[in-house]
Amino acid sequence: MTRTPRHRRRPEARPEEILTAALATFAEQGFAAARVEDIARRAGLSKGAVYLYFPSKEAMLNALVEQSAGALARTVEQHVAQIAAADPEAALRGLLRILFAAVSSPEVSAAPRLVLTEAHRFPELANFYREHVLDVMRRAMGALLAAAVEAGVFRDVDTDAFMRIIAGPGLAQMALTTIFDLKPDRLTDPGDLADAIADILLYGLKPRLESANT
Amino acid sequence: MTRTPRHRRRPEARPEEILTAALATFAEQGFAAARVEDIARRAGLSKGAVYLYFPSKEAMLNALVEQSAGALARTVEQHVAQIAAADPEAALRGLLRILFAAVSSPEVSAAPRLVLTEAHRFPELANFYREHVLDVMRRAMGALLAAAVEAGVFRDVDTDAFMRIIAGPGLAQMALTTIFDLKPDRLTDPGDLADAIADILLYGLKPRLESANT
Amino acid sequence: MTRTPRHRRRPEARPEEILTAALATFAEQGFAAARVEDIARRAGLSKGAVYLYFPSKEAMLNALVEQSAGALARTVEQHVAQIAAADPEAALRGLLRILFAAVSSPEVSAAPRLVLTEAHRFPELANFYREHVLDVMRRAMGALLAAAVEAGVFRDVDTDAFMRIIAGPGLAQMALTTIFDLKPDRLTDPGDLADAIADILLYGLKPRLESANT
Amino acid sequence: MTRTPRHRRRPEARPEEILTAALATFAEQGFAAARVEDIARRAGLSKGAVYLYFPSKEAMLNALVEQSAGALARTVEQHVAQIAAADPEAALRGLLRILFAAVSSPEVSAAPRLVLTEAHRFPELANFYREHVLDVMRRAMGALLAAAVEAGVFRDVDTDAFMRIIAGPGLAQMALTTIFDLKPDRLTDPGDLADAIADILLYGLKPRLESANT
DNA sequence: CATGAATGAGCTTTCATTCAT
DNA sequence: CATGAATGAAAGCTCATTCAT
Repeated sequence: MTRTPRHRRRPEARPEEILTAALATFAEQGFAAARVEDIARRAGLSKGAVYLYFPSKEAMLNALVEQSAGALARTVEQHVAQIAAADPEAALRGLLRILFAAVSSPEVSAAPRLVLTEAHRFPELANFYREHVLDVMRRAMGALLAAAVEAGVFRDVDTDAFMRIIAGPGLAQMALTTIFDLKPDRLTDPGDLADAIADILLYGLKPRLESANT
Repeated sequence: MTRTPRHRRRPEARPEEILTAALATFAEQGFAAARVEDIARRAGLSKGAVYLYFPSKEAMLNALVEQSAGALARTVEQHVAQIAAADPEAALRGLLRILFAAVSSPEVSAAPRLVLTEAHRFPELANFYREHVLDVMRRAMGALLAAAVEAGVFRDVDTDAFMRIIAGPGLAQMALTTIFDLKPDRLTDPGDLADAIADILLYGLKPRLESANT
Repeated sequence: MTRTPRHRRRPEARPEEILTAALATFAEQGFAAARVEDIARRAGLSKGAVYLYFPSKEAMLNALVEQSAGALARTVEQHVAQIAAADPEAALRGLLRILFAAVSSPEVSAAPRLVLTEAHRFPELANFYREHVLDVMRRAMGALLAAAVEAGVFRDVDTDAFMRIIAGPGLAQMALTTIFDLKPDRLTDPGDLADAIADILLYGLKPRLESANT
Repeated sequence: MTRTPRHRRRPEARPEEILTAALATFAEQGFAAARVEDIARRAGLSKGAVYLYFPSKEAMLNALVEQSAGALARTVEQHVAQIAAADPEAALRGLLRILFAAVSSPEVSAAPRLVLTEAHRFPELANFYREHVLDVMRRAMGALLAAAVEAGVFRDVDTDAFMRIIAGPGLAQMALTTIFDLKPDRLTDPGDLADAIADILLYGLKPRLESANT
């Protein structure tokens, strides 16, 4: 069952299979260097068959991103919607854990990485991603901050600074891990790393006189 | 006669001119999609002339990175060496300002962006960059943190978390600016944005009872 | 519809067709000057199609030689094995006739000529040919001479001199015919020329007192 | 003095030096694969300087052949003219020795080999060589045979067969030595090999009843 | 005379895309 | 639907030839 059978059981699933193969290939080789034949082979198809489902290599890239784009953004959105108001601090910790978990999973992070790598050359891709992912996340983070400030739990910091300081560490982790194969010394578990960062974010680097250190 | 003459008087600057053109072209098109002829024309040369100076397209990429790699890392290194011990807080603020300034200058950030984009397919490039840039920066940041902790100015946080939370926002800013053309709403000046982030980093999101900033 | 269709029905003969075209093209232009596109067109294909069957131009050269190499050598080998012992004189005459027939047929001699022309730059080709053709022929000629000497029919001459005086006239004929378009005045039939040479070889230039031939 | 000095002593000798370098390079690489720059370097000149003396690469080939062509043919011609009438047998032996000596000297045989290799693609070259070398040799050999027959020393064999059986062994020796690096087992000295072949030629392979063996 | 940087045509090879089967 | 042979437009790279110095 794990072995790709000669006659696939669900021919309707073909497009998805192709996109999965395309994502893997693009992630490995980059869009320009990826060969359609490799994608086809990985999907268990002939080169020509791919063109029955997608009119061009670029169409695969678009479909790919459109398909995988929403997932992470929606998770973040829901997470924030659920607990931001009740417990902003927990929401922030959870958000960071979600981001680090995503970033540490090659499958989940493949599509975002691809967008980061290729969007510059495909403006429509950039637009799509900005609209369907970045804006969603921005709204979610903005809502989290607003709720927290409203509740007096967070200081009233700049929204853009807030977003960058939340999303940035995950990006750094992704780059270091994926591209340079550099893993953290001690906090090898993504969750732990996310917690350590959340702690710095919440309490700051400078020691507090009162008490609180995680 | 102002028109580019057919044969220029042997400017020893040729290799640099070519690398500048190559960086611009690679940054725009990506390495795989960039055409040597485009690089040549941008450098005011014919296709073949480029090969008088570099044996292959990949050699240009390598030379490019080797040339531009050190600059930012050295700046960071010197900055930290100079004031980390005396005033860790100022050192951190300065570090963030340096990173944001670099990231906001397309020329300065072009090479690092290229590495982030292409290093995955060129392991030697990744190795070089890790050794000559990342390791330098890691050491500098590690030294900054150690000095600050030693002086009792910073809490004793995890080094990897510290590095990711320092470098990450710059990465986020770079991605948002370069790829998605998303600028901050209010803090349009990179320095201001760096300051706002430094403030969050130093004092944390949660309000302090003792004094209270912002 | 008689016009070459765009896509032929997969003839498994493609590689052979390509090699035939390659041989003709290499023979005309030399390996270095031959263009893959010319080979392709001669085989009724597009440039790219050739690369579906051979990974490079040099691979065609190798395949070509490996394919055509054995034929002549095997013919010689069998011929000698069959009649050398029984009638060495007839064997020698036959051998010369075989060589001159081969040399006089442009199709048959094309591959050997190619080897003579190109082997110097492709040591592997030279090795292959020496092993699969020259050594076979050397053994056959050596056996012929040994059998004839043993039987008292030939004088005990040096083997290397024997081989060179047997194979040489064919080479001369090939060079004169192929390169300089010089045909014999009288003995225009290769068989007759071979016979005349065999006669000199067997009976020598100096007249014999005993019987006298010619 | 053997070291190429910076300023050459006889600038009038340039063309010859270039042709020497060209011959060596063509012999090694073949005409098509030889690079003008390599020729220039070997002649101790810059690439451009070569074009002060020869208008094109092909012109070098022609000049080369025109220059070196005559030598061997003239030697043969003179040799035959001198002793063919007096002692045809000695003339034949000497002729073979001359041919084998030439063939065994890489410098002397380089030009003829080049012609054999390239003349097919340069009809003018073939014409020149046929006229200035082959025809001269043919005439010389024809004269030798005619004189010998006239004197009753040689049988009246066919001229074309005669020429091929004389010139052929040298060709064979050249091919085996130069291309396939195959040396004779016993008769490693070219003169000895020539003698052995002359012996076969003169007295034939079949033993004579009367006497005479060499 | 001599240099060597520069040109640009031309070559091998690759690969997205098409289409007869 | 699926195949895979075939196409042909590039692209990287080479090198004979030119020409400003």
